[in-house]
Amino acid sequence: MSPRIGLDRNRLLDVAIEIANQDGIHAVTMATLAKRLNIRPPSLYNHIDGLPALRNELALYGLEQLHSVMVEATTEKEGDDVISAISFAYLKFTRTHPGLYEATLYAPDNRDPKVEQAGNKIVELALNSLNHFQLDKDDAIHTVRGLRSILHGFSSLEQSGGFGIPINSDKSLDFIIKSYLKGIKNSTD
Amino acid sequence: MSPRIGLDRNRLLDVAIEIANQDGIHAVTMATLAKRLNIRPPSLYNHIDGLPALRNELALYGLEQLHSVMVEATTEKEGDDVISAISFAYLKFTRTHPGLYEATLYAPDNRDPKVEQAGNKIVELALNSLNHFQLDKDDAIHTVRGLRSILHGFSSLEQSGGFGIPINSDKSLDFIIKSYLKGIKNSTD
DNA sequence: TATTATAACTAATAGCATTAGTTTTGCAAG
DNA sequence: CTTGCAAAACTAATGCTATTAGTTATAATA
Repeated sequence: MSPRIGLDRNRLLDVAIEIANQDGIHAVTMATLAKRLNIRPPSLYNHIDGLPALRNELALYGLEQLHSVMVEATTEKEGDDVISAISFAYLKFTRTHPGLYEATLYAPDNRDPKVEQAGNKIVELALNSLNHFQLDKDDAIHTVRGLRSILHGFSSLEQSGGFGIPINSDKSLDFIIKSYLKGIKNSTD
Repeated sequence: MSPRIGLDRNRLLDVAIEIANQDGIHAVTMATLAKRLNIRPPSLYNHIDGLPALRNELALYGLEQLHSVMVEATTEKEGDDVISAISFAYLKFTRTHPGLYEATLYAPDNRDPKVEQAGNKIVELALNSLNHFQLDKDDAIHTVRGLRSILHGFSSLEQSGGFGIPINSDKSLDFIIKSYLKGIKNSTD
């Protein structure tokens, strides 16, 4: 085992993430990556099994990072605050790592078990954040689908410039989450 | 003026839409389009100004179609029913025209005035559907951002298979929209 | 110091979008 | 009916992409 492998592979991923965050996931190609690393494109195949595999790695890494920041955000929070906290952690992640977030969306193979599991962990975290609502199973599924829709939809729209008007985005998300949670409480008693 | 131009251009777009809906927007290439039309790729340039222009046309057409079905859905509806109606029209559109919907998302140039205007018409329709809530200006913006997030997020997640479990999607969207609207009413009185 | 695994390289293939330049075709006017 | 012209097809060529095969350099280890 050579210690060079891991180091170079990490560096490769780091640079790929850098490109993604700067210029978008579509700018991550074997050509641009090789150029930034000052090597020839074929040399990349010593470290990664082609472009789809690279994009899969980015998706996986992105999902793990996203989960991580969401978990961190929940510390010392309770009740609805947990939900607000993970929501803003999610939004912050998509803002500070736009390319990595993009990578999680256009995952080349959704049926990759690792990617699927990483996604499931995020869904479970969201589900757990709803515990204090004491929802029955179906309502919990509906509710978490809504929460996921809001977070993903809001982030995507913001990132693609869909919210043209310069009205504070954070206030919007806060308003939306709080309204949604009020409605859930109201719907289910 | 030869009548051939318009006909062929429409056919070209129809076939491109067909490919998009069958195999995804990424499968729409000059090569695959030419093959389906039984012509050589360069011949396409007599009708369309390259692949980015083609994708732009698809985005524009998709947004117009989406707006159209949303408007149709509002007839003979009032109050919250208008919002439910446009929501389900939106969802239905993304299900029956998945590739065209994809095209509206990955629009190559968001700053194209036509695409921007088509998008704005949809936002305005959504805004109008919220009239009976009598929201002040900022709350209306927040609310419509939430509605858009829900619709886009929900559709995207459903389309990418994000809702793994076989629990009725329509019920989920109904639950989410109704809860959200209840919360809005509750938030703003 | 010699071996060997590792990771770089060059060369080549195939597919893509696109441009330039040429030929075909079909409608419309004489 | 034919002739001319515009439209739309074509071939050929360019340069980009990912990828594979085969070769050389290198650096850690034995």
